[in-house]
Amino acid sequence: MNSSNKHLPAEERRAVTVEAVVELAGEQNPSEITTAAIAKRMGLTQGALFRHFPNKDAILQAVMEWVAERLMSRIEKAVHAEPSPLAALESMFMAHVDFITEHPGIPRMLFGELQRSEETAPKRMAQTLIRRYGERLNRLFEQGKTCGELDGKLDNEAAATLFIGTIQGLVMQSLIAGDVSHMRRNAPKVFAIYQRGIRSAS
Amino acid sequence: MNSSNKHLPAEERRAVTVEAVVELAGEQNPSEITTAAIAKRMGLTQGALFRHFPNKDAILQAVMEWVAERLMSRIEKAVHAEPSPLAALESMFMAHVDFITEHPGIPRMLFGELQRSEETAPKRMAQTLIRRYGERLNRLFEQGKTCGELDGKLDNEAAATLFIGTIQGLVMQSLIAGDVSHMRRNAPKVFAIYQRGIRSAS
DNA sequence: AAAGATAGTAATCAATTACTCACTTTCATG
DNA sequence: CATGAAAGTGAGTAATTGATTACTATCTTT
Repeated sequence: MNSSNKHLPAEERRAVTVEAVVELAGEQNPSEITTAAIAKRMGLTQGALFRHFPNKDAILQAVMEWVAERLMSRIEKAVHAEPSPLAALESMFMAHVDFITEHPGIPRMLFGELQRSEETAPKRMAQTLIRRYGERLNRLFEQGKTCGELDGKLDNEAAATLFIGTIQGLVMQSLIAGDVSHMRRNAPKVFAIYQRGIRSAS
Repeated sequence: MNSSNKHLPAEERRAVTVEAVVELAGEQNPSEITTAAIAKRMGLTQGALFRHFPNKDAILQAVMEWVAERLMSRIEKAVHAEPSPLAALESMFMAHVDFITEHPGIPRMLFGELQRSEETAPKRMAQTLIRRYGERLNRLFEQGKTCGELDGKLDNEAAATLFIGTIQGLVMQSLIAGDVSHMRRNAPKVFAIYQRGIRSAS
């Protein structure tokens, strides 16, 4: 029932391609993913990829769009289910960690794209994703301040940087441990410290 | 007076090579640094590099060793100059940020090495560096607890993960902003939140 | 079922990569 | 100053990369 079909309509084939790249990124260095490797994973010839994408960067761009959509919608859902801003922040954090646990290659690809010196389309996608993420955090911070849950003197930008860095730190630890579940186990403890840093002095 | 000399003894040539790579990593994607680019930066032919290093990975390993030595010695110096564990943590943090500001390519190379799937020599160097870094943090955490500056119930591993992640978050922000000085400006604000998260309730 | 449109194959391309080597230049030392 | 070792040159290699193309297979529509 899966992608075992030989002929697929263009749109489906593009979707399958994106999933293949996300899978591969979880298993190997994202910057070493070749078009040949992608095609092999899909049971396709390398040349066939270029029927559906004009070049390799277009594939990576599609992946980044996929990530932006899925991650932001998950986060929005997590935030929406919580009553208070602080609870929403924790829910958002754990939703992000869950997302990464399911797709360990995502944060590596993101960081890799950000590092590229040329201004490529996938790099721009990565940048805007993180900007949108930061703006969402800002709104929660403001809400938290007005309802008194968060420290009124909290620097929003610094708090956002630390929020994202917290996740990045967990990713690094799991890279060193070579174990993805390491991240989910430690996430609550790490967030507890972060929370202590931003909430109002009770 | 500098590396403008044509003929250099092997040891010096190796040192110059490492510095060239560190420079290049600050200007472009570290995973795209070629041996040709390194040689060009040094005003040397590509073949000459392989007189001093058996292969490319040996060059990268030498770079990681350079990083480990310089970073750890700087941090040790920063810690030593401070009276209390909490002040030492802040000094260590700022020393690390200064180091990265001077060599923006370092954190990118480190993260890039950690991502490699094969167990290469430079990857192992990166792993042990971060482990040593974590152990140093642990000692400071323990000291902080016994002298009452830090929360007695603080989870050391989580606090170390967050410390490293905090720096990684700053690196990401500076990558997006495309501006290294961004990091140094925001570092104190971000550390203030972190400090609030780990210190004992006064 | 015929025919046009869509999707995939397999071979090939030029460019780039890390690495090698026969030869030349430079330097230090007796 | 001569000489041998060390350091650098420059032209190579084989392998890999993203991309192209002539051709074939499959699907859809009338």
